[in-house]
Amino acid sequence: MEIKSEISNLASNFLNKNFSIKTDNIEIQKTKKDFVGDITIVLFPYLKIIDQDKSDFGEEFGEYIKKKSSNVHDYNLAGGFLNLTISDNYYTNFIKSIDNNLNFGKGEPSNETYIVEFSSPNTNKPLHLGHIRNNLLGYSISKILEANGKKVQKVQIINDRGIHICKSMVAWRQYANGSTPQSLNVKGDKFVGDYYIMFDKIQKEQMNKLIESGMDKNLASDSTDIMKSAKEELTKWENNDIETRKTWKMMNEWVYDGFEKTYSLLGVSFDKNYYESDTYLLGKDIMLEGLKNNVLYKRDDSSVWINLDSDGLDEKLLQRSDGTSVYMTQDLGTAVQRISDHSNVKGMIYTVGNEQDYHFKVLFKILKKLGYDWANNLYHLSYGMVDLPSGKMKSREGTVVDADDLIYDLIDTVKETTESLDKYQSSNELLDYEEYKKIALGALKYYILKVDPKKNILFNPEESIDLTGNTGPFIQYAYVRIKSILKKVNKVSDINIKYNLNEKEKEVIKIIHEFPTVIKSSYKELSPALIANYLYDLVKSFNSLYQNHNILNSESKDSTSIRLTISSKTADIIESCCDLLGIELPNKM
RNA sequence: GGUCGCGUAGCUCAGCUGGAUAGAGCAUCUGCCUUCUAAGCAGACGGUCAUAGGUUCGAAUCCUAUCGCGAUCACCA
Repeated sequence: MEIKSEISNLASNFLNKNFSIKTDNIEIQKTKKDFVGDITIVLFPYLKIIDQDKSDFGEEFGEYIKKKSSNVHDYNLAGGFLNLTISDNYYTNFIKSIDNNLNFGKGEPSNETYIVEFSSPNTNKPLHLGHIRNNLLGYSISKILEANGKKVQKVQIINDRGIHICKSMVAWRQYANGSTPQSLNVKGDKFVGDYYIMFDKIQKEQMNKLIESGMDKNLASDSTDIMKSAKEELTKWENNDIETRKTWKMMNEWVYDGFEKTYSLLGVSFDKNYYESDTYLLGKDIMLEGLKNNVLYKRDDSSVWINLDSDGLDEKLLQRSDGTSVYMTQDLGTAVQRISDHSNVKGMIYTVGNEQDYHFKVLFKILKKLGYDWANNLYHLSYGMVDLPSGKMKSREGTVVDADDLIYDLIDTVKETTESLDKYQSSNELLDYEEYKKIALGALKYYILKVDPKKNILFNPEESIDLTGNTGPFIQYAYVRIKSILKKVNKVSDINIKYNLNEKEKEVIKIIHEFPTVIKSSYKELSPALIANYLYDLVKSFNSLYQNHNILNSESKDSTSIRLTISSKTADIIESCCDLLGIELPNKM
C-alpha cells in the first residue's frame, strides 16, 4: 500500500480508538529537510482537543504507529510534530517494484475525451512570442491529460476571415506585381504579413494627407482610398465573389504553409483545424432556442441580449440590431459543433490569454443557462502576457518578437556557447544541427513552461535565455550523462533489499516516489509548471548523488546496483516529464 | 470609476488544501577537472513575503482596507 495512506489509516485508528477523535483529514506532510524523518504528522489539532501532556500523547502516538507498521522504522517528536522515519526497506522495495514499470505514475486509461484548443492565430501575420507561450501550454496540457489516461483532441480555430486579411489582399494586389512567396523565396506567413504592414503604412500616409486638407481624424481613417478598397474586398468576400475568394484562398494557403513550418519547428501539432470562415455563422439556431426558453431576450430595436446581473456579470449582446452576430454567438455555435464532432467529450479546454477572462466567464455561463450538461466541464486555461523589458510587445512599434527569428537566434547562441566550452575545445567531436536545435528548444520550452501560467513573463531578448542553472539544458545534460553511464554497464544485478541507503540515495528515491502525485496534480491544476519544477528538484538531487558518490565503482556490489537502478529510473522519469513538456532529449551534449 | 489577476532576495522564479529556522537559479565571492561529461558539485553573501489591520495554538498562504502594476468593461475581433 502507498505509505502515506497506510500511515493516515493508522493515525485515524489511533485517534479514534484511544481518544474517540473522528477525522478523515489527518495532516500528513513531508518532513522538512533539517529534521530527522521522512513523514510528519502535525499534532496541534489533536493536542487542543485532548488536553493531555503533549509529550505523552506524542510518544504514545509514535509508538503505536511504529508497532503497527513494518515500514515505519523510527519516530521522534519535535514540538507538536511527530516525525516518522520510513525504513530503507520500503524505499528499496519501491524502487525495485517500479524498475520495469513503464506506466509508473500514469493514470488509468479511460474513454473520456478532452478537446484542447490552442494557438488559434489570425492569418495576417506570423506567429510571435505570445503564440509560443500559448502553443507550448496547450500542447503540454494535452500531453498531461493523456498521461492521466484521457483521450485528447488538439484543435485550433483559425481566424481566416475579416477585415485584416482583406487589408493584406488589397496591398498585395496593388503593390506585389504578381510576386509570390515562392518567387521571392520568403516564408508564406511572413510574406502576407509584410503586405499587412504595407497596408498600414500606406493607410497612414493617405490618412495624413486627408487630415492636412482639414478632415476630421476619425472620418479620415475610414475615407482613404486603400481603406475603402479593403472594405469593398470584405463585402465582395461576404457576397462570395469568385475572384476575391480565389485570392483569399491563395493567400491563406501561403500563410498556412508558413504556420506549418513554425509548428513543426516548435514540435506541436493538431488533430483538427476549425476555420472561422466555416463557423462564423454558427450559433444562430442556439440563439433562437435561447429566445424560446427565455434565457435570452430581444430589445425593441431587435438586438438580442442576455442578462447576467444575478451572476455578478453584465448584460451581454449576442446579436446586433441589424441581425448580424458577434464573436460570442460564434463561440457558442463552435462549442456545440465541437461536442457533436467528437464522441465521449468530457470537457473542453481553451488556451487563451488572460485578456479574455471575462469573455470566457460569460461564454461558459451562457452555455450553462442554455442547459448543456457538458458546460460544467469547460476550462479557460488563462495565461499571462509575455512582456519585454521595454514594456509590451506592440506590432506598431516593431517590438514584436517573431517566433521563428527567436528560435533560430537561440539555436545560434547554443551553438556558440557549446563550442566555447572547454570540453569541446579539447574534443574534435562537434554536435550536429539537430542536437543544437533540441537544446535550444529545450531551453526555450523549459523557460516558458516553468512559470505559473497565470503570471506574466518578463522576457529579455538581449540576455535571452540562460543555459546554466535552472534551465532546460541542465535537465538535458543530466539525462545525457545518465544515459552515458548506463551504456557502460550491461544490466543491473538484483538489488539487495536489506541495503542501507545513504541520505542522497534516499532523497532521490523519495522524489521519484512522488511522481504519481505530481502527474495527478498537474492535471487537476492544468499546470505544466508543476512538472517543470518537480523535474528540477529531481535532477538537482540526482546530480548531488552523482557527484558525491561514485556510481560505477562504489564500495560494494549492492551500492553499485542500487545506484544504477536509481539512475535508470531517474532517466525514465526525466523522459516522461520532458515528454509532457514537449522537450526533446539529445543523444549527446 | 466597476470587475478580475498579480506584488516573495539586486534580477528571474518556487513555496501543495494555513504548520517547524522562507527555497532555487542568475549576479557577487570561496573551494573542486590525472576519479563514470565542470552546461556540473560543495559553500558564503543576500528577505519587515507591498503596507496596515483581522481570523487562531500557528499566516507568504484565509478575510478586510490601502498602495503599486497589468488586464478588461464597444451593436470590435
